[in-house]
Amino acid sequence: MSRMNKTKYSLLGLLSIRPMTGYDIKKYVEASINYFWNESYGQIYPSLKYLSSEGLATREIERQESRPDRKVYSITDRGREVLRESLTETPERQPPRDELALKTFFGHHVPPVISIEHLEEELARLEEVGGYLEEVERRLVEKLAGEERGPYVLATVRLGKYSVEARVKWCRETIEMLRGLEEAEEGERREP
Amino acid sequence: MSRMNKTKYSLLGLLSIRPMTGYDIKKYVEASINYFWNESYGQIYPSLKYLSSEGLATREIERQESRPDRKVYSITDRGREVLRESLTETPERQPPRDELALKTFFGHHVPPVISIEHLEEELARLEEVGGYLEEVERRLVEKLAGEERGPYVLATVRLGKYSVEARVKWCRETIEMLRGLEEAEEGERREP
DNA sequence: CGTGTCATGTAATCAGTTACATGATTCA
DNA sequence: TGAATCATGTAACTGATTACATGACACG
Repeated sequence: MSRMNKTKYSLLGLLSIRPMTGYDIKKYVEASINYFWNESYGQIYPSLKYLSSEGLATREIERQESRPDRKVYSITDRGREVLRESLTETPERQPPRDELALKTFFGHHVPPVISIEHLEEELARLEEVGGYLEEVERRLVEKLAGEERGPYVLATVRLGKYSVEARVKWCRETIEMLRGLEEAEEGERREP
Repeated sequence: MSRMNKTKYSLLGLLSIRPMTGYDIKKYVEASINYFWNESYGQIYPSLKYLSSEGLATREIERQESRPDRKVYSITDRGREVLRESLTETPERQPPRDELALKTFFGHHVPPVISIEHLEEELARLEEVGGYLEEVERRLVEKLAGEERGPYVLATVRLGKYSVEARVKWCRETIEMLRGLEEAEEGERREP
């Protein structure tokens, strides 16, 4: 297993918060950083195995009856070192692939109402993300008061908020614009 | 070749603008929609072959001396139909993987200056994108006046602008914040 | 004389998701 | 009784990038 680019570092980061099992990690990601990061089990479990084989994490097995043993991974000093190194390297951009934008770009091939529907679905999704962000923030402000990771974590929450705001603004505005087009088209149909 | 999900539809969309070769498509993407979409040759050429084999595009070969023949693809009526169908389907989100956000999130493991550097590089990149967006807009406003695709294309440009603005704001603000942390740390070192 | 543009394509590799396999326990 | 939670993991697949192969011509 020599693959694994970003996952490796993200897992080291997550284990730097506290020792976790693969299952814990997945939950943590979903509860806290899902608005800018994601990991799947198919990625997590092999990567954890790799980390412990390389001495970047240790594994402790907690016996359990009637359910699989918990395999708790902890970051090692060497792991922390590798994490710091990786944090120093310039982050790479993932190549953009925004399907909503693409479908909007080619929206003139279908009636405006189609694009409006996509935008309204996006708006609903963004509201959810907004709520999730609020919750994350509330939970973390208390928890991180005084901790040195506090400002960093709250910064990313702000990034989430700004991104959501920008997109919400765009969706609203574009829906407006498309409604205008729709009316114009109807007008043409009535009196051509 | 049965793979190809989004690429297929994006190519149909691009061919709906005008007949193009694989090379043209790549250039077009880079010049016009690169801020929200990308395609690589390794994806384009096999996909074009697939589209013509399925009757969604036709291919005409333009003989050329001293360089490979141009293979110009045009969308067919069936292709337009498939495109319209695909535009009707709800767009999917690509799972988020924002490395800059991740490195900011774990930034407390390294001196603030490291995160500041990442943010400043991002700021430089965003400025470039901003300039590119301006240029795209200027070029398109003239070209699309009166065309029905005009409003749709300009809408996506606006999305680009808003996204860039939001991120710029965040970068600036976060750099500020980190400079504050830096000073505080220096202060502690002087008088502990 | 070297870099960029035009122009095609394939093979190797990779990062990552999804589906599958297993199974007890708790809660509505 | 059926869904959700806890808990591990692998195999198959897929979407996509990158490197490689080829080569003439124009421009500075």
